[in-house]
This record gives sequence, C-alpha cells and structure tokens, in this order.
Amino acid sequence: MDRNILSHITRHVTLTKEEEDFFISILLPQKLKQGEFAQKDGEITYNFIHVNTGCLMTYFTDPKDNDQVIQFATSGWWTGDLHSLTTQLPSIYTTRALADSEILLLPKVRMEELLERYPVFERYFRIMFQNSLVTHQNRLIEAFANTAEERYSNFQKKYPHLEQFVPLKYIASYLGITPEFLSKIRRKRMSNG
Amino acid sequence: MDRNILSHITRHVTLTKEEEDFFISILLPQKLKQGEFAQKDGEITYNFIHVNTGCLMTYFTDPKDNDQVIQFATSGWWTGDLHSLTTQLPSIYTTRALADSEILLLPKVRMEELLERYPVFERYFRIMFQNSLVTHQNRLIEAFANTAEERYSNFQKKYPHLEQFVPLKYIASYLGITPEFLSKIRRKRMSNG
DNA sequence: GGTAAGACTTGAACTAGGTTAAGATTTTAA
DNA sequence: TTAAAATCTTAACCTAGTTCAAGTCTTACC
Repeated sequence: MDRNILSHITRHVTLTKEEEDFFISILLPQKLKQGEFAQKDGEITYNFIHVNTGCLMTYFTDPKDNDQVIQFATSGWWTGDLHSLTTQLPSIYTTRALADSEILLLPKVRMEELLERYPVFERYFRIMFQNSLVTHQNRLIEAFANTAEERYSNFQKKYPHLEQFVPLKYIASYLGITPEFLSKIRRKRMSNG
Repeated sequence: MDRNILSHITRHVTLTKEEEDFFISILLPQKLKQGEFAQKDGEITYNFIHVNTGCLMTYFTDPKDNDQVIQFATSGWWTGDLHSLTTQLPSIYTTRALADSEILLLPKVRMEELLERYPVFERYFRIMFQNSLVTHQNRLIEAFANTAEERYSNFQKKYPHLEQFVPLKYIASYLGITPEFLSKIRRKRMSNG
C-alpha cells in the first residue's frame, strides 16, 4: 500500500516503525471516480477519510434543497463528518469526489484502537484539529467581515489550482453566494482588469 | 486553589491524582473586573485561558475599526487566540471580560510540558478541539444558510442566560449584523408576538 | 443630583446580493 | 455526431441588511 500519507503525519509528530506499520495496516484504500460518493447524508459515518490524490467536497443540503459546500479536500487532507463519526448519528453532510480520487478510510473502531495503543496519534490529531479550528475561525470572520468579491479573491489566492476543475456553482456555494452573483463578480472583474 | 476545572476535564478523560495535581499546579488564577482585558490584539498570546466564573468575549477588530465578536466564553470554556498561542505571532483578537470573572491561565510552555508528561491531556485537548470544530462548522452553515432573524432565535435558544447581561451590540456583532438591524428584528418580534 | 457618555431605537435612503427566467455554452453519452 | 443534460451568463426586478442621522433611555461619575 501507498505509504505517502505518512509524510503528512511525520510533519507533525515522530513515529516509530511499529507505529507506522500499525497505522498503515488499519487503513482501507478506496478509489472514487468523479461524481462518486464517499459518504451520503442520512447515513451514519463509520470512517474518517484521508485524501491521497484527487479532490473531494463536503456539503450540507438544507431543507430547501440548496447545497452548501463547507469544505474542499485535496491531497493530504482529512475530511468527512466528525459529528456523525463521534456520535454515530446520521450524517447531515455528503462527501463526494470532484475528480477521480484515491482515498484512505480510517474506520472509527480502528481509530479508537490506534489512539488507545499509540498516544502519539492523540497528539497528531490534537494538532490537526487545533489547526483546523484556526482555519474555521478565520473563515467565520471572512464570512461576516468581507464582501463576496473579497472572499472570491481570497479563495483564488488560497486555492489557485482548484478553480481549474471545480464547477463554479460549487465555488459560489463555498463562498456563500449564488452562481448568478458569482457570474456578476467575474464579469465586473474582467471589465475592470 | 479551586479545583472546579477538574470536573470539566474528567467528563472526557480519567485522571490520576498525580495528573490532577500537576495540572492544577501549573495554572495561574486571575480575577478580571467587567470590561478588563485578558488579551489585547497586537500582543503575543502566552496563555490558553479557561473561564472559571463570569463571561468573556473574544473579538476581531477589522481595518475599518468594526469589532467582530467571534466567541462568548462562560464557565467551563477555553478561550483565547490559538493561532497566536501556537505561532507566537501577534494576536489579531482581543479577549475581554463582559462580567466580573475568574479565569485560569495555562502558560504555553507549561502546557507543552503537560502534554509531554501526561499524554492523557493530548487526548483531552484532542476531544476539546474536535468538538469545537463541529461547533464551528455548524456556525458556518448557520451564517450562510439562515437569515439574521433565525440566527438570533437560535442564539437565544443556545445561550438563554447571555442576553441578560451582554450588551445587544455585541450580540449583533456575534450574529454578523448591525445593532440597528437587531433592533428592527426585536421590534418586529414584539409586534408579531 | 446633574450631566456626560454609552446603549438602544427609529426612520429614510441606499446597496449587496437574491430570485426568476431566458439564453448561450460546454459536457456527456448514445 | 448529435441530442440531451448540465453549467454558466445576462438582465430585470426584488429584499435583507447597511448607513447615516437624529432622538430616547441608562448608566456612571463628579
């Protein structure tokens, strides 16, 4: 199996050979074609998902059937529904491949075993979640303090490669606006330079 | 010293007497009067902050001098600027007492020592951050999918005691609207029942 | 106990962004 | 290769929320 994921982890913590081997042994590799689902809303989440190659998005479908994209996950990211994974209640999110992708599934029970046996992984996930929290706080400030146009600019700076293959309607959704309004912004940009 | 904080922690993990004692020994208690600062923006954050009694708020002041409240923290909550604490770059947030409060400071270096010596605290903070992440994801969805009025209702349901002593302008800021518009919502509510 | 400062409200004019519906362009699939 | 489906754009009209300015109500302080 591809041990590429280890390079992401050893950026934050140091692993022994035993820890590496055990970790790799509990991961389930899976391939997804563009458009396929890693997780559907309404179902219980049994796996934490690591993206090896490709790109996934996680979105929430509201009662009026609008999709709200909450995250794009590319190579090296963890994704999925933490709430459903923790509580084993049905997920409110859908996670879906935006491009052909290879993912690694970390089953909940094996993850618990991992954390129990090798506390270094508690540390690793503590650091992961801590960083992710900072990112989410920033997004929250962005959402309230900046205009849609500023958010779009920041998005482009932060994820320069994404716009090539992510449909604009999902980018609009991620930015919290309608596709029509994103069109307006793009048009205005072109004429202004 | 008040060992009340331990009850919050042992809700998530089990501590030995030794772990409890060491943890308590590294905390610095501090009293704040209403309006006093626990942390000012522009300064480096040296402590993670635990609220024992009272209530603090953390806000971001944007370039146009608008305050954006990102969190209210009451008894049992951790607060402060995780980004500045981690990177030791100047904080972009201010944390301030909304009522007379007692807080406990966990200095960065002692926190690192704690995590090194007693991995059970890695587990505790991993769980904390994981839960907090779920909360932040929900807030993000709320911000985009709901109207200001719905957000206000949800806020009141979630923090029923806060509205008694938190000035409305900070609640408006937390909801991402102007105080004027919050007034309008409250007025409309009164006439409609 | 009066006054100054901050908090809250009101209303009128304005704007960022949404809605609806149609048309243009691209992608998919048979 | 072409028809169908999905994506993207355009435009007219609409609305949630802002801005500004004035007025009321509280709180704090000399």
